[in-house]
Amino acid sequence: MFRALAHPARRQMLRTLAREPTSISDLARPHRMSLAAAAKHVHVLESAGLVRLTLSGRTRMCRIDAEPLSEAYEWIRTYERLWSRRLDALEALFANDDDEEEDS
Amino acid sequence: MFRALAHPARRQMLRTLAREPTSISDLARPHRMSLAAAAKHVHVLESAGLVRLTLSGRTRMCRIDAEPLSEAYEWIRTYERLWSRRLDALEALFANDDDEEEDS
DNA sequence: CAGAAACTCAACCACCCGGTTGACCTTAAC
DNA sequence: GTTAAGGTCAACCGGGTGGTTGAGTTTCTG
Repeated sequence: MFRALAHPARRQMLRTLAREPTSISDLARPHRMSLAAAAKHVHVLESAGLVRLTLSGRTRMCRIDAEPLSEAYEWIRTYERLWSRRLDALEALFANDDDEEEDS
Repeated sequence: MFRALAHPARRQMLRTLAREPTSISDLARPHRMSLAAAAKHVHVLESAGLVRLTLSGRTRMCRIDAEPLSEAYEWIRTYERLWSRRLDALEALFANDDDEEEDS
């Protein structure tokens, strides 16, 4: 999950996809890389569950599925309290478990 | 930033540090890795600005500085609407704006 | 039908990442 | 004053990542 977000190109693709579904080649165009490279990025996003691919003719349509981000969102939100409301955070963090992840 | 969060060991260290400042060897202890390896993780967190190190005697005290997470937090938050809308019953009410699903 | 577009797939490559070990230094403890 | 603890540092290593190219397949377009 966090790994899928680590690469700037992937984040930019998600930004594009947040606006509208886009084909792989359209996602690739703004980046200075081969189509094959961009396709790899898309498939990384796909296997992170962030993007859903549907085949229509010769083009793969990508649409975002941001739901898996909620995990990361909640994780980070816990620590936001740490700096915005330092005291509240302490109780919250003791209750929090995030140790069952296999992602990297 | 996202990269620093990508490794589970690093996230667990942050969880520990959220409770209280901790030395590098205490951070290392729960993990099955050498001290040198754990120290590397700590320094990754440090150079991401998430951890501040202070030398006291022979031990390095690590304390969390969660503020840099706000960047990641804000980034993810922009996508919150995408998934929270899916989870809500509100989705039906907004069904007319930009996206319409062409049944895969 | 010919040719281009949109991909996939496999091979290859350079670099980074996460880990190790061993030598070393400084500080604490007895 | 030894010895142990806490770390650093450099060297090394295997596997993953991010990129390339080239060839092949399928589908669209003129």
